[in-house]
Amino acid sequence: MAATRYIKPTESELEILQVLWAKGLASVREVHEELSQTKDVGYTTTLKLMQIMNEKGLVKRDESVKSHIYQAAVSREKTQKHLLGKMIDGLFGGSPTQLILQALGNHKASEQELQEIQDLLNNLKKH
Amino acid sequence: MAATRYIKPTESELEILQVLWAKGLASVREVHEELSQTKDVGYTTTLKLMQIMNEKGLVKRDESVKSHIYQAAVSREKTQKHLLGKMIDGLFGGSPTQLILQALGNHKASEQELQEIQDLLNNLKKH
DNA sequence: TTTTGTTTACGAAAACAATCGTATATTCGA
DNA sequence: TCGAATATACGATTGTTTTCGTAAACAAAA
Repeated sequence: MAATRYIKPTESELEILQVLWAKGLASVREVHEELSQTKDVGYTTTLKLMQIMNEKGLVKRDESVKSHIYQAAVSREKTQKHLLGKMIDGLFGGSPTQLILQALGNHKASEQELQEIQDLLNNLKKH
Repeated sequence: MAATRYIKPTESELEILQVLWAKGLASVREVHEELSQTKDVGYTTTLKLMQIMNEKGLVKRDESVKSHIYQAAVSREKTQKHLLGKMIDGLFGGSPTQLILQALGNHKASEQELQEIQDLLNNLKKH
């Protein structure tokens, strides 16, 4: 049984996944409303994209109701992991540390966030 | 005076930039040799790509010598910063911490690397 | 039931990315 | 000098992503 191979979402597909990850379930209309906030794009464009994503297996939909209800079929975590790995290899010479240093250096983090990172760090150091 | 707007390198262009960042100066031939290690692609493809990158301003070249010598015209750091920011916004809900936790969690880091991260963390905490 | 609005399906154009073939120029030995 | 090897330029093809127009199906209101 072949493991369903990873499908890399395109940039537009990622935007749609974002919305679905946040909402859980959503119609094309809802997703489109959300995207319209930040992007100027037609309704049928969003629809078509979501149909394609359905074919690719990036989303699932419930067709039993009129006005199909969509949800993400790939998890946020898996997707993050894949794309992060790709970026580490492609842009940070394979060194996650470089990426972390860059991310830490360029963005302000709150006390609490720093603590979270510290906790994880302590945990890793125990070995 | 308009700030020269950021141009996002495509995936293939990024591969070429990687080589140029590592080598500093290089001819098409040299870049192509390097790419051939991991990728099956024709010489003229690499050439064409580098010509396009020159037009876009991603690389510069010295045409005074035959066998033009190229170098990156965008810095590794700036590029990392841009693409990292894009990924944080697009995939980690705007939270660099989430990205860091994910990166730390998924990849093994050496003692020394952990220490580097710790150092930076200490530094940030001082404020 | 007709009209009006909303939905899905679908084809095709437009935009972008990647690839390569071929022509032409240049360099360097034989 | 001539030919082989190597360079650049450039058009054209191919593939992928994004976009949208239009038609058909459906639902709800008039």
